[in-house]
Amino acid sequence: MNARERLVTSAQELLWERGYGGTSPKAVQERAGAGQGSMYHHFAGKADLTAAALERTAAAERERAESVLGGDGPALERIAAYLRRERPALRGCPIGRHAADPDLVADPALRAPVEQTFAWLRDRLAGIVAEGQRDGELRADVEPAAIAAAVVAAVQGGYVLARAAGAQEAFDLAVDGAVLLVEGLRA
Amino acid sequence: MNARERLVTSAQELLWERGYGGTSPKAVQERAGAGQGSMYHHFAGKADLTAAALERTAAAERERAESVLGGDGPALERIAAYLRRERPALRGCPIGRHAADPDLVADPALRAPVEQTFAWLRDRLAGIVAEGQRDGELRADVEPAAIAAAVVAAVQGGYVLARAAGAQEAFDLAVDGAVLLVEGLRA
DNA sequence: GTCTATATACAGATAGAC
DNA sequence: GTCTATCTGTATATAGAC
Repeated sequence: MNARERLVTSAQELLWERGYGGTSPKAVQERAGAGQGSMYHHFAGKADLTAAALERTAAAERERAESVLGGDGPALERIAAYLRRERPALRGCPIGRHAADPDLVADPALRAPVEQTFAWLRDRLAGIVAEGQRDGELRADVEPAAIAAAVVAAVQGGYVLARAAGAQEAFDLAVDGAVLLVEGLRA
Repeated sequence: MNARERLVTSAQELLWERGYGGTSPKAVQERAGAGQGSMYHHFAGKADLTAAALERTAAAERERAESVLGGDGPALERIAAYLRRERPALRGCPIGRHAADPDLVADPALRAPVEQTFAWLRDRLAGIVAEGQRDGELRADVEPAAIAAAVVAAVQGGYVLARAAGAQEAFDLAVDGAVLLVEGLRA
């Protein structure tokens, strides 16, 4: 792997662990085994490198979600599978964690991958809910977009609860609750 | 208000806006109109001041939650009132936002107020669900602790979605979805 | 493409005068 | 209790040699 690739990969790891504000160019360089000059040759600066790393992480997350949402089973089963996907909650969400950083959120180029990931995910889930309604599997009197947002929020909030509690169990419990609630949508 | 109080208040504001890692002692001092010497006279350092500020914010948040949860109406109504309480979502949750900070979470004295706020909230909501089950208002076949965790998570995740989207509406939609889902618990 | 040297600013604190 | 001075380390670059 060349220096540029190693820099992006290292940035992805550090951004997940420490966030944007907590990740210094120097730390990225050290983990990548690249010098200052190398980094500033390949990227205009910290924000530019971060944008590249975030875009890659966002693409990977969409792919992981699609692998669980893309089946052809009943809607409820696919939504539950999304909720129950294994997640190391104490590490936080590699995308969602960045919503807390004011500098990242203030920079359109850095917020874009985060925004788009959730936009895609909410839309994807809303489509599955609507499908379940058309098939007569789910109650037709609820707004798919609202259910989708609540499901994604339950997962993101589960990360918050787990890190606050210092325990994976808090995440698992929130997901259990979300699954119970979503099952109440059965027609 | 004396210097000590002004320092705590300023720290509360900055911690909400910028988080722990993003808040410098100097910035707190400037907002408080206090000098370095004053701050280090009243507090051992940044972590100590932060602990005092977080405890005060946590107490205020519990009080705000209790004012909406403490009624004597039906369980569903109180839970919906908690979900629907007005929140400036783009500012983030003054307590929950700190779950994303690795340094804060790693320091037991700093994590404690965050952990305890959510522990209290989850317990309070679980009690309300259990009450609704005893009264025959809610389905008895769901675990109250799981429902409570999912409700709190929906709110915390709503903040994430709103900040990611740069729009309050994302929060409101997640809350709408959560209310719809919780209404499915009616016996 | 990568290296080393250099630069400005800020973080987070300590010391001692008043 | 508060002030000013001072200190060490880090963040985030730029400059120019190789």
